[in-house]
Amino acid sequence: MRSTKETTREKNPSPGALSEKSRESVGKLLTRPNKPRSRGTKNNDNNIQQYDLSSEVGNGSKVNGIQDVDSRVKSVTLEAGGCSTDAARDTLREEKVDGGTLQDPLSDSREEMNDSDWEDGSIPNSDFTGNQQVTIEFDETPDPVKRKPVHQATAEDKELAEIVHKVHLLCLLGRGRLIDRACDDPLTQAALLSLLPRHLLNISQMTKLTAKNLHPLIHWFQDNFHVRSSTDEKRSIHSNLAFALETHEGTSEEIAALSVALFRALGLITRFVSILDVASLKPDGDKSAYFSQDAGGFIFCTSTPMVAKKNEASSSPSKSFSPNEKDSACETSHRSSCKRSNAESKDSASANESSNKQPCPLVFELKHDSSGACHTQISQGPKRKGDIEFSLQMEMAISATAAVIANIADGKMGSSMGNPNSNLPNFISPFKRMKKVLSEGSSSSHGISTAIGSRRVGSPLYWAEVYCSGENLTGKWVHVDAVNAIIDEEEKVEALAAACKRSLRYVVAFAGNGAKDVTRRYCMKWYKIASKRVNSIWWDSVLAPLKEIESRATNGMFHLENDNIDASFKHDNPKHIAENLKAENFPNNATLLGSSGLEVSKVCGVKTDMGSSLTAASRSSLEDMELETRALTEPLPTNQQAYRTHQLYAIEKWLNKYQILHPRGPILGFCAGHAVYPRTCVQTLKTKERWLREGLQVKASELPVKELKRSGKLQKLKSFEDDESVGDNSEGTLKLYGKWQLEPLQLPHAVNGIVPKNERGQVDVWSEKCLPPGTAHLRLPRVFSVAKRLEIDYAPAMVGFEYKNGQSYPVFEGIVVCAEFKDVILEAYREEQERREAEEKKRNEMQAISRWYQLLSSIVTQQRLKNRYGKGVLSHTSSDEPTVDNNLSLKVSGSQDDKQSLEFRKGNKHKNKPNPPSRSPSAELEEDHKHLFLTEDQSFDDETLILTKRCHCGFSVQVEEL
DNA sequence: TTGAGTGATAATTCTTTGCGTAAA
DNA sequence: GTTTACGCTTTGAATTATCACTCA
Repeated sequence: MRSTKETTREKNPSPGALSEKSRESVGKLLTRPNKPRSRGTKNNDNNIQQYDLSSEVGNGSKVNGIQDVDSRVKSVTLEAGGCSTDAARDTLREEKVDGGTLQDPLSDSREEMNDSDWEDGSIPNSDFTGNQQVTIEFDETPDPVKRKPVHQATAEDKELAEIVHKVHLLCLLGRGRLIDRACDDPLTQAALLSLLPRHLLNISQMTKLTAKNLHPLIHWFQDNFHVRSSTDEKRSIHSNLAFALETHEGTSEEIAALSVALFRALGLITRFVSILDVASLKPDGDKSAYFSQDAGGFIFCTSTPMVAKKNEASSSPSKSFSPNEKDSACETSHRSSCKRSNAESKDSASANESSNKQPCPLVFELKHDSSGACHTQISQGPKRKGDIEFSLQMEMAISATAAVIANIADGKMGSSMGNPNSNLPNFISPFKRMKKVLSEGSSSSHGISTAIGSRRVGSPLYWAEVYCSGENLTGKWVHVDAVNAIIDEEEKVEALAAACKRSLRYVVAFAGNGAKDVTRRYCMKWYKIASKRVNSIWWDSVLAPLKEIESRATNGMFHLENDNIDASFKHDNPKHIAENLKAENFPNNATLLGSSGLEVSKVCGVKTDMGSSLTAASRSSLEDMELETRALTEPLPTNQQAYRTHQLYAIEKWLNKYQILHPRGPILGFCAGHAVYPRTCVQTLKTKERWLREGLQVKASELPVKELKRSGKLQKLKSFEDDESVGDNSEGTLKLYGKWQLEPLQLPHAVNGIVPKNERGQVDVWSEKCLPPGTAHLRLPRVFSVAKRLEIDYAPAMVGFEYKNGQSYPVFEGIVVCAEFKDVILEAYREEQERREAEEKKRNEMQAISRWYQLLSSIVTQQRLKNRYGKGVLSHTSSDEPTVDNNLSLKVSGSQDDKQSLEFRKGNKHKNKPNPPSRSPSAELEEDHKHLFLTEDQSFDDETLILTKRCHCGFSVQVEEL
């Protein structure tokens, strides 16, 4: 609480007022607003809050500490609410008297206390006693418009959000692939074909398919299949598709999938396309969309779904986790009312049924009655501002769309004659309908955009892409939204999604179990979504294998002539199955498609390979080119802010201080009077020193293109240095140069084995380019000692800086020497290293021997003690010892020094004689036994020069002969 | 409704060239 | 006595990014 002034004032000081706990609690309470960092705190709270801690409260500490705190919390709340101090005190008194009334607030407060982290607080006045009044005065006057407390996301929040985003993306990718695979189901395809009227089967015979040819098919499909909210039953995708096929109703996802299956059954090269409506990349990024109503404390009861429940309320792919989610506007409303009341939830079932036939909120006009039923549902229960607003807007939208329908019926909307759909008098795409509705009037348009948009429903989420070889010269992927009966209107998808407040961040096309990002095709304003997408390197790496599969699959999906059809394939093809199902003759000369391109290739074998791969490469690369072209020819944004981080364009206004336009042109256009330049004209400037690090130096004749004023701190430092030295204070500016003013770094050569050094006697090795010619950088520890020993000139290599204690210290790594000495030094270093290692090894061995000796000595001592003092015990336990007693073999090896030291410890002064057996374990076992090392029992190893002496008791000693 | 402008805050960038002490 | 390795102690100003809010 930076902008607040805390004062504590004594009031009625009486002994034994507040307990220690109370004091702490008040301190905590005072410090608590600091806990969540909030912006605009100064406007957040009331101007003056008084904490009146009455004697009753003080006495209350006898009950328990928590009650005290709770009471004070309540007191604060009351004060904040404008109640008088006395009133608050009265309330507190009542609470104290009536234990029952205290219970509820208590439990709430207690929960709150448990959930929050309390900080230790301190009360400035050390004489703080119970009957005191704590007054917090805020400097600022109360703001009539309260600023919302804003919690700025921390780095941790952002990281978490990114992880969630990525995981969600992967899940949705998986979901898309599942749906795509389900679309290849021969049985589903066959069933769809069996339903198709004969005249529509001709489409499969067209060699040059165009988007126009698809209209009758889409029309038939839309007439026969409707979107509805799914049941709560959780079934597999295949079962859901089968059910949708049977009932001719399904979720938008299922209907879109069926359309894809139908197209594939007809032999059309088709992809299943989905908007991956993932959780936001930024923390609370979806808040604006989901927390549209400022519900305050009722935020968890709001009818607007929250992020975590996102998939419940929208028809987004996120519902993929539970495919049976409901996705119509009415359903959403119903669901929201369900949240408010369980009873309502049961009642609304019927309303849900009635609203089941809502294909899309954009075609509400067709289902006016059911919408009304839905609205009735909404109107029930405790209404809040958002619900009422939604209801009103829905009503307006419905009435407006009904008017449009009436107009259509009356033939007033004859404009459809001029559009590509003119051959379909009854066909009006929902987008057009919406456009018409929007043009009807401000009220109705507002109703549509806000009511539907705020609920994020009606957005196109799934559609198909059909490859039309007759489009353009090279063929084209045509957008076909069978759910909303929209064909070849890819440029409108973004607007349609935006109208439903759904951002078009990822659009992915699935085919043959692969996937390809086709967002560029549908997104006209890339700059708006670029920052909302995950790191492109990660995304590309995820998609790379899928893209390859998809490419192979769609390239494999080509028309097969009759004579190519293998008999075995014929058995599997959906048409064949359809023949059985339909009992009608299917045109034999129609083209076919297998369950996937890959499978077709497999089945059809060699015949298809050559031609398809050629087509494939070109088709895939052509599409890549198309998407790339779109990326490079994005229209100029109309708002200035977009140019700050735009990948293609820039305006001078938004360049940072280290950037400049060079060359200044060409001017691509203007935005609010500012010239727009290509981003490629933006050059980064650096100081001479910085360029030096990259192995570049400024040309002799070049002047700085920009001069920046040095920062205050640096300037102060600089001026201090200048005063001490030369007194030249000309370095008040930072001189910046562009890349075009540079040339490769030319450092002085190493001459006569002397390394050219800087003024500090070292070489700054930012990179290999910074090394003076004729020198080499040896990044080895302690290599300088070698160079020093060999008396070779060298310079410490400074490779960077590290920060410690607020200061920067240079980091050195190895040395820089003349190249001709490199090998000599390395050789010497290697020898030095070997010597060092040998010493290390020797030291380790010595240590090991010493420890072994200590161990054996301790065992021997233990054994001797046992023999002497615990014979009874020994007789019982001696069987445990034989491995130690009889098999011990002390090997003495190593250098003479080692041996000497060992022997010294053993107390043996005779180097060439074996150890006296008195300390050996077996000797200790048999007190009277003396080891006898007979010559015939000795063995000598010529290689190791070790003589092994053995006693008949089993004891042996190895001795190195000198 | 959209976008420019502004203010507040968090995050990031930039700065830049030991010293004392203990162990070897 | 000399050399070498290691830890000290958590900078701070400037800039940029982001967000919320107001206003046109």
